[in-house]
Amino acid sequence: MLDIKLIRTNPDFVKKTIQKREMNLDSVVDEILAIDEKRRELTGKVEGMKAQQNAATKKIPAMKKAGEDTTALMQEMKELSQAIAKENEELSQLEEQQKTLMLSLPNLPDEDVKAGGKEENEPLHYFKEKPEFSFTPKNHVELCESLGMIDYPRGAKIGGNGAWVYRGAGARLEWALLNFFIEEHLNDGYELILPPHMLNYPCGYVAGQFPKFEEEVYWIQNPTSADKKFMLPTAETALVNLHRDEILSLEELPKKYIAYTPCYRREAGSYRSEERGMIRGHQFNKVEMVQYTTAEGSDQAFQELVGKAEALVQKLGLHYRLSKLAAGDCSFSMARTYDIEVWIPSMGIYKEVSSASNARDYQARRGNVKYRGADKKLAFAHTLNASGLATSRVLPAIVEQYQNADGSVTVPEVLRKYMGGQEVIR
RNA sequence: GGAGAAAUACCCAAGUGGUGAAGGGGCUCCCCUGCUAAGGGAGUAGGUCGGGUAACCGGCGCGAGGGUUCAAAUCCCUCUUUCUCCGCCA
Repeated sequence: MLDIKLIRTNPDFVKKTIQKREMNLDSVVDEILAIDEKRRELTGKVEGMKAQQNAATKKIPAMKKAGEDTTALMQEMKELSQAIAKENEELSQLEEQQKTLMLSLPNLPDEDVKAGGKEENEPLHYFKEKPEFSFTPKNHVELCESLGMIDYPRGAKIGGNGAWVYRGAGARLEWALLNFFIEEHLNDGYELILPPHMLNYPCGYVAGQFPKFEEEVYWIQNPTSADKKFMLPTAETALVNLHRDEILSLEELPKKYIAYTPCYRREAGSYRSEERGMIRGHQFNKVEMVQYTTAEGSDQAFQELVGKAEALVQKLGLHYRLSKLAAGDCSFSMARTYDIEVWIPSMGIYKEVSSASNARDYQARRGNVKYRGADKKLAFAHTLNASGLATSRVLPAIVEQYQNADGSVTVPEVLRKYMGGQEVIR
């Protein structure tokens, strides 16, 4: 959610900044301003009537005590009460309209974030070189099947399209990755959170996924109950709601959390044939990092998160690139996003394994997360998140980049201690 | 799943329709005393929205949302959460 005061005082800035996302929401901004003006005018009117009502409410008992007749005043107040109810209805309609429109505005990209879509994404640097093979390399689907690491047919049988089964060395490698990530984060002083996977509606609302992307998550509802939950599409959704409606003290910031959860996504209509295997599925494992910071602290926190995600890929020895996303490719709630994209040899492209973003106060406004600053004034916290990491693309990258001529796969050294010392999967 | 109870401030807690939501603890400040203490006094309902350059004025606020009423913490309805008992259960 954006600050209505910013929209009021500088609507052109808001319009122009949103245009960097290749969206034109000028008419929405104008509509918000028009409604806001009407809303404020009506608010003044209604509050004046209520003040009058409150005065009479104090007067009536005093009059009764003095034995005076209150019939006329009560009649007058009845009419006032009805008038208030009428105006109030219009007022709440205006408020509702304004809120809906406000929610449809995405976060404002930072000043240094380039305008435009995906094609304007800018690689900042690369780590290592593309691996060269003296033999014809296999793709990760072939390798995972021949090494008994992933069972695709049985995954589809029991879980449907977009599901797979990790088994044997594949399951161990997956688990080793998650353990490696968690241990690295714990060493950096992050607190491990294991959140519920089924969340209530406000979580999606605060994270910025709802109302716009309600179709992209899985909803859970029992036939006998009105209670409705959704499966979290990322642990970020849980973590940025942890402190919803709270006032944090300055001393406890920054708060640094990690969470391991599977991520459940419908990914409706976005399936492409080249994305078979584990590149895009309905469920994948991820360790997520989230920080709550002060307004002044969020840039530094962002650098820290990017650095931490990069360090993981580096320790795994994978060739990757770091890209700064253009405004149009940043998610709805985010002011800036850097992606770590790992090289998948068989696809000949880089695939995202981590997305590090700074939401600034956009999510905190939605979730009402504040802190008391050094000046004793309340301010909205900043929230940041970064994957650290999503395994579903790391594992294919490892399998492909570490494959040997005989069809075996070397286990990256940092993972061996989580796999009973195993060096090669064959 | 069934039955019952509860939700008021940082904490405990009173308040069953009427003018400023008691009281205590804690915290902040002051006085007295004079040193691990004790006593006295004052302050302490957060926050948000609207108006105003500001001091300030006003609206909302007793878990959330509706309703009844001139007037709701208080009465009614729905929901959420917590607790107790019963049932089921990895």
